[in-house]
Amino acid sequence: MRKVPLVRTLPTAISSREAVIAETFAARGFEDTRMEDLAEATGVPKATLYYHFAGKEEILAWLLRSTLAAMSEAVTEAAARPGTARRRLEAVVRAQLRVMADRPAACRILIADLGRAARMPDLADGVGRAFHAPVLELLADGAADGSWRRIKDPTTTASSIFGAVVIPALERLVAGGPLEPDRIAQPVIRFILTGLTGP
Amino acid sequence: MRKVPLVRTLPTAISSREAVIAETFAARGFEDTRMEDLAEATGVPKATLYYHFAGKEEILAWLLRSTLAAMSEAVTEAAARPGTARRRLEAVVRAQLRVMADRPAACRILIADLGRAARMPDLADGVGRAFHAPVLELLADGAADGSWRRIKDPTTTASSIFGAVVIPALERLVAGGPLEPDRIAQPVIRFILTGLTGP
Amino acid sequence: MRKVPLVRTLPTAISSREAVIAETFAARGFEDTRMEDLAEATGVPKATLYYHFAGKEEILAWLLRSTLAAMSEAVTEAAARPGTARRRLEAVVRAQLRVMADRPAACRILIADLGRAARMPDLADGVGRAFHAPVLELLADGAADGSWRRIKDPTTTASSIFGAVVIPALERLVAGGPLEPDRIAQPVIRFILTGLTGP
Amino acid sequence: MRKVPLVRTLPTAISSREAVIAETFAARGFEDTRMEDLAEATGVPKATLYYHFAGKEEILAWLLRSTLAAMSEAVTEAAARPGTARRRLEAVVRAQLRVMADRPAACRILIADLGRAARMPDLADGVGRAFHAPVLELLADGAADGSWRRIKDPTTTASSIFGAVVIPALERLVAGGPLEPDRIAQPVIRFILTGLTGP
DNA sequence: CATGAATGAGCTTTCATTCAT
DNA sequence: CATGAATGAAAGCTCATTCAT
Repeated sequence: MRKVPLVRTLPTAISSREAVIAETFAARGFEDTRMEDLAEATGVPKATLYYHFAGKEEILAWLLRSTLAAMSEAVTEAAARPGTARRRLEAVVRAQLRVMADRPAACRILIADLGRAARMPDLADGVGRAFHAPVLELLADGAADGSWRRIKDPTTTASSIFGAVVIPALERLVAGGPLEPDRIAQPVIRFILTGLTGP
Repeated sequence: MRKVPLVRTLPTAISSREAVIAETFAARGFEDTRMEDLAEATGVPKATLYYHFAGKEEILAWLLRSTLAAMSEAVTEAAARPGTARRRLEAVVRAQLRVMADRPAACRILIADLGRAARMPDLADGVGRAFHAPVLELLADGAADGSWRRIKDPTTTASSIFGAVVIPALERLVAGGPLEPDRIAQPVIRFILTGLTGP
Repeated sequence: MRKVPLVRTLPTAISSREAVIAETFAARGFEDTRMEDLAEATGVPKATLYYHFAGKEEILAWLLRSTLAAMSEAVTEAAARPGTARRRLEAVVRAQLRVMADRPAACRILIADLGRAARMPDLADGVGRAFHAPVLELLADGAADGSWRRIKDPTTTASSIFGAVVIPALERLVAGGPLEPDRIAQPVIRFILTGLTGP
Repeated sequence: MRKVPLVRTLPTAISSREAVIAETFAARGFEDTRMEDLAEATGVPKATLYYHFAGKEEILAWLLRSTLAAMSEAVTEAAARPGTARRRLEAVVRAQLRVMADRPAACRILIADLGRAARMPDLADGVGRAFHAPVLELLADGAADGSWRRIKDPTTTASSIFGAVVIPALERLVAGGPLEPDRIAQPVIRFILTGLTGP
C-alpha cells in the first residue's frame, strides 16, 4: 500500500481542473465520488489520475492542501498589513471570506468536513496554521496597541472568531447560494469586535 | 434500497449502545465504518441491525436525530427560562456545550460533518431548528429588554454565535481531549456578549 | 489484508467441486485463472467464494493441501502395510501414481509448479512430509530387512525416487494423456530397484 | 499483443543482466514480477525493455531459451564424448547438475514451473530436446555396448532419470542452499545405475 | 535508439443488503 | 424475532503496454 505522495509535477491538464475536482467532491461527498466521476469531470483518464496521485484520498489531500495554502496566504497577508490590529483583523476576516467566495466548493469541503481533515495526518493542523496562528498574534497586538482589551484565553477566542466567520459563510455555501463576502463581512466583523452588547 | 425508516421500537440492546455507535462512526468516519464494525462494537449481529434499521444511513440518521433532539431540548429549555435575554443566552451557550460534553462522539460527527447532515433530507434543517430558532428569538427579546442593541442581521449573527460556541468545542473534541464545558463557557460567553473590544 | 485462513466449514456446494477447481487452475495456470472463472466453473458466485476463502490464493492452498493430504494418506498407508520394505516401496510408488491418476489436475498443478508451493509457507514442506518422510523410513527398513543395500545419502535418494516416479507421470499429465498408473508403475519400479544395470 | 519475438541484438546492458532477471523471476514467480521490478533490478527502464522484447513473456522465454540452450549444449557435449555409454551417462548427469549450479535461478524457474514452460509453445519440447533426446540415444548405446540391460520403456526411463537428477537438485535450490553438483552427483549416479538393490 | 509519460483494460476485493431458517 | 449464510453490485487500483519526443 503506497501511502507516500507521488512527487511527479502535476501537468496543467490536472492542476487547472482543481475547481472541477472540488465541485465534484462537494456535490456528492468524498466517498460517493468515484474515481470515475473525477475522470469524467476533468477529462483525465482514471489511470492517469493514479499515475499522479497515490489514490483518491491523495487527490482530496492535494485539494485541501492547496485550499489551505490559499487561505493561509490571504490571511497572513492581511494580518501583515500596516495599521492597527483592529484594521488588520477586519482585513483578515474579509480575506478569509474572500477565499471562501473564490473557492466555494473546496472551502465547503474543508469546513463542512473538518472531521475528515482532522483524520488526515498532514492536514490536521493546517487550519490551525492558516487562520489561528495569525489571529493569535493579532489578538496580542491588539491588546498592545489599544485595539481591544487583553484577551484572557486567546486560543479559545481565536477559535470563536474562526467559527463566527466561517459558519455563517458555510451555511450560505451549503444552502447553494453564492457567498457575497462583503455582505457578510459587516455583521460578522461587528459581532467579533463588539459582540451583542456593543454600541 | 428502502428509504422509509422502520418504525419498530428499538430494543434496549441497541438503544443503550448509542454512544458506542457514535464512537465507532467518529473514529473512522461514516463511510469507513462498515456495518460489521457496528455489529462488533455493539455486539448486535449485522443482520439484526438490519432488522431494526433500513440501512447504515438510517443508523446515522437515528443517531444524529437523537443528538439533535437532545440539543434542541436543552437549548430550548434554556431559552425558555425566566430572566433577561442575556441570562437566557448564557444558559443557551452552557446548555449547548453541556450537550456536546455529554455526547462528544455524536456531536463531533454532527458538527464536524455538517456537510453530510446537510445532504440528509430529514436532518437538513435540524441544526437550524435546534439552535438557530431559539437564538433568533432571543436576539429579538434581548433587543426588546435592553440586553443588547438591535441586531441588524439576526440570521448571520445567530450563525456567528453558533460558530463561536461550537468551533472551539469541536476543536477540543477533535483533539481528543475532554470537553470541559464550564471552562470554555466563560470566554465564549464573554466573546459573544462583548466581542473583543468590550469591557 | 487478511491472510489468516477463514475457518468457516466449507459447504459441499464448494467442496464437492474440488476437481472442477483443479481443472480450471490447471487449464490456464494460477494467475490466468480469474475468480470469475472459478465462479463460473463451480456455479458458486464470486462473492460466495470470498465468503469462504480469504482470496484466490487461499483457494489454491486449500486445493493443494487437500491433494497433499490425499497423497500423504495413500503413501503412508502403503508404507505401513506388512511385508518387506521392497514390497512396501512398490506399494508406495503405485499409491503415489494412483493418487496422481485420480486427481490429475490437482497433482499437475502441485508438481508442475513446485516453485509456487515452495513459496506458500504452510505448504512448503508438505511434499516432504507426504512422500519423503515415509520413504526415508522405508529406506532404513529395507537396509535392515535385506531388501537393499544400506543407503548412504537417504535424503538425496528419497528425492531421486520421488523424481523418478513423479516426473514421468507429470509428463503424461502435461501431455494431456490419461495417466495409466499400472503401465508406468512397472518400468519405474524396476528402475528404482535395480537402476539401469540391474538384472 | 505482438507475439513475434523481436530480433534486435540485445545490448549487453540487458544480456549481461540475465542472472538478475532470473533471480527476480525466481523470487516472486512470473506473474508477481512486474515489468517495473525487472526495470529496477536491471537498471534498464521499462520502456527500454519493451524496445527490446515484445513483452514480459518474451523476457521469460528468452531466459528459458537461453537456459535450455546451455543445458542442451552441456548435455549433448557430455553425451558425445568418447567412452562407454555408462561413462557418458555419468558425464551427462554431472553436466546437467553443473548447469543447474551455474544458473540456479533460471533452472529453478524452468524446473519448478514445468507447467508454464509446457504452456509456452516454442519451449514446450525444449526440455525434451535438451535432455531426453541425448539420454534416449545413450540408453540404446548402453544396451549395445553392454553398459546395461536392454531398456524396455526408454521414454519412461529417460523421464525417471531426468527426475532422479533434477528433483534432488531442485529441492536444494528451492531450499535456498547452494547446489554442490559434485556432492549430489555421486548418490544420484549410483541410484541411476544400480537402483536401491545394486552393489 | 532510448525513454518518461500516459492509459486501456481488467481483476481482486469489499460491503451493504437480503433471505431462509 | 433474530440471525448465519449468501450474494449482487460496484470501485479502487494495478500493470502491461504504447507513443511522442
